Amino acid sequence: MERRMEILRAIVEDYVATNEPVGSKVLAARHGLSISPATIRNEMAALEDEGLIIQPHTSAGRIPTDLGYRVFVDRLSTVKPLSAPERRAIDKFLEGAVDLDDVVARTVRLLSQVTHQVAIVQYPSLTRSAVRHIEVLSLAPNRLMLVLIADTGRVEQRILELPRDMDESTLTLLRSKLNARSVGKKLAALPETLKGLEEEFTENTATNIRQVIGVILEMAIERSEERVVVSGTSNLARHAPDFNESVHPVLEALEEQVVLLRLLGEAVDEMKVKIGHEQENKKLHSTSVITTGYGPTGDAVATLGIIGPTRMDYPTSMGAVSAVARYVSRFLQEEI
Amino acid sequence: MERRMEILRAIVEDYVATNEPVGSKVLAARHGLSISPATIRNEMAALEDEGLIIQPHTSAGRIPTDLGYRVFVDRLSTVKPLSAPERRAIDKFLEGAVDLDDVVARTVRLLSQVTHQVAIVQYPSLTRSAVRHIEVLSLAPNRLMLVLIADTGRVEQRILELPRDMDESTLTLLRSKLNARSVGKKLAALPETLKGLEEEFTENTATNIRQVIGVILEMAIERSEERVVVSGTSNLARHAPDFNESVHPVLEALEEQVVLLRLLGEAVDEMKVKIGHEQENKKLHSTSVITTGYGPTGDAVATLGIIGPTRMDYPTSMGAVSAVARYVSRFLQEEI
DNA sequence: CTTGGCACTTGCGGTGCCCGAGTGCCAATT
DNA sequence: AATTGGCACTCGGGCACCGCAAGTGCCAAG
Repeated sequence: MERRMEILRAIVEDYVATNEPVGSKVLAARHGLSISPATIRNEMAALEDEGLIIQPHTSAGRIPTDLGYRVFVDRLSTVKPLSAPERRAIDKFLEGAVDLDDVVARTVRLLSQVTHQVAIVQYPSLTRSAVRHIEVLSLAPNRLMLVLIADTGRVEQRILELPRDMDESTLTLLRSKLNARSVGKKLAALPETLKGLEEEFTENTATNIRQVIGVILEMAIERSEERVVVSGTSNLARHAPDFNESVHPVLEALEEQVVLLRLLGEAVDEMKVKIGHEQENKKLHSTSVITTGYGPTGDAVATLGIIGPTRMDYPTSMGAVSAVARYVSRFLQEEI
Repeated sequence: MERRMEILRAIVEDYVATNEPVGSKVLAARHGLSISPATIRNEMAALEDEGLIIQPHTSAGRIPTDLGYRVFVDRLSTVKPLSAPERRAIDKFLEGAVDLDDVVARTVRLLSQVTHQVAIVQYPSLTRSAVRHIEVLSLAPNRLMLVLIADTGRVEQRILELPRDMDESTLTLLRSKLNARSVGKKLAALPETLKGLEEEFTENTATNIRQVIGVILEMAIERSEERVVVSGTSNLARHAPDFNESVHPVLEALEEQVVLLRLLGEAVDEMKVKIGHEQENKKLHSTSVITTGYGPTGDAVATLGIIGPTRMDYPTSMGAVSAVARYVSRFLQEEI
């Protein structure tokens, strides 16, 4: 049994490296298994019965199935740490980032370059952030600009028309009351936090205030999770032969925010790997996804990861994803 | 001569529609030219001498060269207006946009869907915008957040560490002085506008103020042009056979901000078309680019456009690009 | 100048063939 | 009982060949 798994590992590693179905002979030669091809053939037949490998056609070698990769990832491999120069490169790459947009943009680029795969990075979730400040600017007597700044560095702004004009003093009052109530509170709690605020104003202005509250809640809740950035799609083309048909469906899937968000899933700390058919989305059946959460505070407020062909170097890729997540988390903590 | 051009137009239109080299016979049949195949052959030979068409191989029909497309675009075609339902779709698509990010995101998506090509949209240039408001928030005694809001809707923010603590009253003063000086002024003029501002403060705070000014200028000038959004890359794969080799180099080029910015070029009002080898970038020699400026005020503050295979439907694509630019300009004017 | 006719070129799809890689099974060996 | 060498078998890929169809250029006649 032990030996059989050793053979599976050899098959996966060889196939990932060469992109050719691996036969019993090369397996015996290339890996230091002191065992004859015939024996390997027997074991391979068993592995095929277990559904871990298949032959694409009779006269070819074996390649791992999705299930084979699964076993490999779960039991046969260890996450490979990055090399020292790679780690230094990451540090340097993030170094000059000036704001959250910049951090996210650099991170996604970095991740795709390190892994040579398509990288996906989600902006820190708004609902998991807390309010750092709410600013209210008057553009015209009946036109306000609201700026919501979260402690994760995210900034959302919105313009709204007021039903009635608002004078400067009301504005000042509104601003201070808004901040007094909400700063430091979770955005998810804002509906609760701001409830009844309009009652602290005169009857006349209450409609205006309700309007303002409405827009703030919109900013905080409705659009909150939806920002995702992708980079390195050209890597898809480089691995093109790996995808059953063409890269088209994959590219298509990557353009839908909804798909991406589902792909990243809930932000959790530990690393997750989804292999081929384990994915719900049919367009992605020939791809694998590696994701992990990240966030400045230690617990995950967003997810990042990569997507590539199922035939990928899992140990290295997993190492890269986890390292980048760690670095960007630390960077967010220190800088933004 | 007139007739020869008519034949070129027929070749382009036919080839764009069918993606097959077009021969003299189908040309005589499909288009209402009351002229025999033999005559057409003579004219085609002439067109080939002029470098407007070529035969991929001896026993095949002719296809247009880059130069052929050029002549077609410049002299033989008229921009095709969108259909009424398409126009309505555009309106609807932009309808619910809540802020500039949203407008840009919707626009790029829209453009790629309408044209079935890769769409590229540049954010309104900061240096061509004017200041709407500068906000200064205190996060800690020695930590400020600066928010710069432009009249084109763009919002940039930056956090900075101060060399010394800054008290609340200085902050208020700074805020009002900053806005008094700069609101309504062009961002490009900010270095001039803010010059000597620090002298209006006590010696002690002058270093702080200088720091703040420095960061504002950074926001306004240094990173100012660089935001570009791309959508619809999956359309590349759909047209894959059109690209000489693979889509890889094109995808690669589309990932470099610098390349994209050069592609879009200076924001100018009229529409520009670059065909195949007219492009400097070698990776894009099998593509054509259609761009035009847009902006809320009537004159262009940014550029948008599409990129696709040289074998594209120029009249329709040009119509779509120009229409979308018009619509988004109007939308920006009204809403943001 | 236009047109029909005709000989010529050439890529493409289909066919048949061989070769090599790899297998499964069996009998012999340890 | 597990391992191994041997052997017959399968099958896909590459290659050469062939005929076809499309399309051309040129020429001579209208």
